[in-house]
Amino acid sequence: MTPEEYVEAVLSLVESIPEGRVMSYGAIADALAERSGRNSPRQIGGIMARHGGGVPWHRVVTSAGRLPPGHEREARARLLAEGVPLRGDRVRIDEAGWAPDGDRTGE
DNA sequence: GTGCTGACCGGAA
DNA sequence: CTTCCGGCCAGCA
Repeated sequence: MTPEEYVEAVLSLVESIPEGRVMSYGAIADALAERSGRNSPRQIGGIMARHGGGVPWHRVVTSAGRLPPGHEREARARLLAEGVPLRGDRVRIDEAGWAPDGDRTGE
């Protein structure tokens, strides 16, 4: 799988995230790990930082529900508008967590 | 080749 | 709740 295809796969998956739900960088990396052959949460962050424009990047947060550094204000506003359960500046990923296969991740 | 850094993760203190 | 540490993969000096 070429880097471009990997980027496309990541963006595609991010676009497939339903409104009001969120996915962690690690979850995305893990979901594409089998298809891409590699697995690195850091790489997802790098891709989002470069090609994050054009996709609902605000639905992508850290596994702790933390918003992407430098974009916390943007993300928080958008998530709030979509009805994502927030606890302070953190997303209740246990409630809004989403996966391409099973709806709830922790189940 | 080596070494540092990064929109990360999980565990320990 | 916070901070530190080791591991992870890829890009760049």
